[in-house]
Amino acid sequence: MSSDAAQATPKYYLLKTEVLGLMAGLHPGTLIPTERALAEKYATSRTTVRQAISELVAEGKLGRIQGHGTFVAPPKVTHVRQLTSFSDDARTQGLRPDSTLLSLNVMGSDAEVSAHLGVDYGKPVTRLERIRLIEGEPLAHEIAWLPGKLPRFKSNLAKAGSLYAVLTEVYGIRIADVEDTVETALAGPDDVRLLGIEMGAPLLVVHRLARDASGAPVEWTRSAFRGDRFRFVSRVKSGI
Amino acid sequence: MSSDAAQATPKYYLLKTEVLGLMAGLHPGTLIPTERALAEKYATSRTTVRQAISELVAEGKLGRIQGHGTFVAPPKVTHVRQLTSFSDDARTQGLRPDSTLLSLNVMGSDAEVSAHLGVDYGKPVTRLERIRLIEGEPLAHEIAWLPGKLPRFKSNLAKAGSLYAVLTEVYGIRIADVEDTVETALAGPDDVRLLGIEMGAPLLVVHRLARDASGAPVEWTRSAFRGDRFRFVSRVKSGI
DNA sequence: GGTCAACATTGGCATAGACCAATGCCGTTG
DNA sequence: CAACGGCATTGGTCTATGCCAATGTTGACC
Repeated sequence: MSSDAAQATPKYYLLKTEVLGLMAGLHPGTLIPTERALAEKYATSRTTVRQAISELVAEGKLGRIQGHGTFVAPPKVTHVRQLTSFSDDARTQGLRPDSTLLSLNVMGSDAEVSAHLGVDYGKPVTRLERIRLIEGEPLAHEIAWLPGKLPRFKSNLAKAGSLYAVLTEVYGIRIADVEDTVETALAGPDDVRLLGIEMGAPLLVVHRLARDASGAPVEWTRSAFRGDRFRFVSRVKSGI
Repeated sequence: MSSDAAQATPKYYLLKTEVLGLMAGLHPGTLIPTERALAEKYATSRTTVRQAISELVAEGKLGRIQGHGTFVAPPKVTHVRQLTSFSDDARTQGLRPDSTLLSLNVMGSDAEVSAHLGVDYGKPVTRLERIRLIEGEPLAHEIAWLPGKLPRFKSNLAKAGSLYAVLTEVYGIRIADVEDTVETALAGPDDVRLLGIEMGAPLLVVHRLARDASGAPVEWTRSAFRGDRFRFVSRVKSGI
């Protein structure tokens, strides 16, 4: 109420957060309050409530049935599939890829990063945040976490450009195993700011965990690609 | 209750089609009429116009700038990437995959299919339309086109289950090269009906072109996966 | 006991209008 | 001429409200 920044975020987005709070701990299938009830509770209109709920439905967090109600959605199914790299092969199409460094620092790992990198909670990890561009247009927001601290990482990265090139050539870290997760999400305020898209735009969110030959995690990355401008094309030679 | 299907399509969806018509032939960047103008022209409210336009924006067909206007968006960028198969590896996770046959017939190829399969326009192609399910839940709508006509295809497919298994084991067609395109889209009436999702829900749309060792197209497929329930996970062992 | 019609409830669609925020134009002003 | 300030235009958010469509329950009726 007091902060002016609150005015920056639309009401329906704040309401989204409120509803997410309501959902915490509820089992899938549990009905949440009706749209009319939420409108009254949060002193807003049903239209605004519907805008908030619609996005949560689009994200797969809620479901709704006309005449019945709105309920907590079951968790996503996971589909396994083989694929390989993610590096800058835009060049093979004659496109000009680039990246902007937003931040690069060493920090204490949070719970999520710890879990993925197999690092103790609070121990140092390197955090690399970049914007990926193609033909000068921002197409993806990427945050990579690496275990520990790499000496002279910033200058080495600036020289080589490619993260994988630096890891291999300078630090002798070879990636032997990669696991990608691809799913859709909707753009929030950060994505809007960094990618120049609009609230609620669909995103392709890719989480990548890379390991070395010993199976030790080397990198964990979260990439958000603009769904409206992006298209993956992949080729492979082999059976089935 | 046979068919009053007339007013089944909502007004904002019809308006979407209208606006798409307006856009035809316009260069990227060209401004379309303002929301207020469209509301008047089509005798509707600005709210309805905004719902239609918002979906077109989410699909990447339009862009808009506050204080300036709404314009035709530039075409999507394409990113090349390597990956492999798409077949039923859900089992590796202990999930139960299944598919429902919606239709299977031989028809004259349309322009789009001709282009991809390298078949003359109007020549016979086999069209296979299925719903993919995991754990009994519909997750994807898939239409596959194969060049020509395959004898006893229906019964062979029923026996084997897997399309690739039939092609290989019965017809001796081996797939040597595959090209996938992944992008986001929003659910339209067909997707809503077949997948039980709601209008405007985000989808992962995959187009696949498979070739044999000689480079001849063997299969062209369009798959629409529910973005709210689906997640790809891929593993691979190898460099970068 | 089973059937069916009526009704209340809930989400789905649409209207009309208000005010805010960003943009761009234009005229005034220094 | 350049810089600034107003102002109209356009999209962004929100309100208040109405009716439709699907669902589920209740209760009369056979």
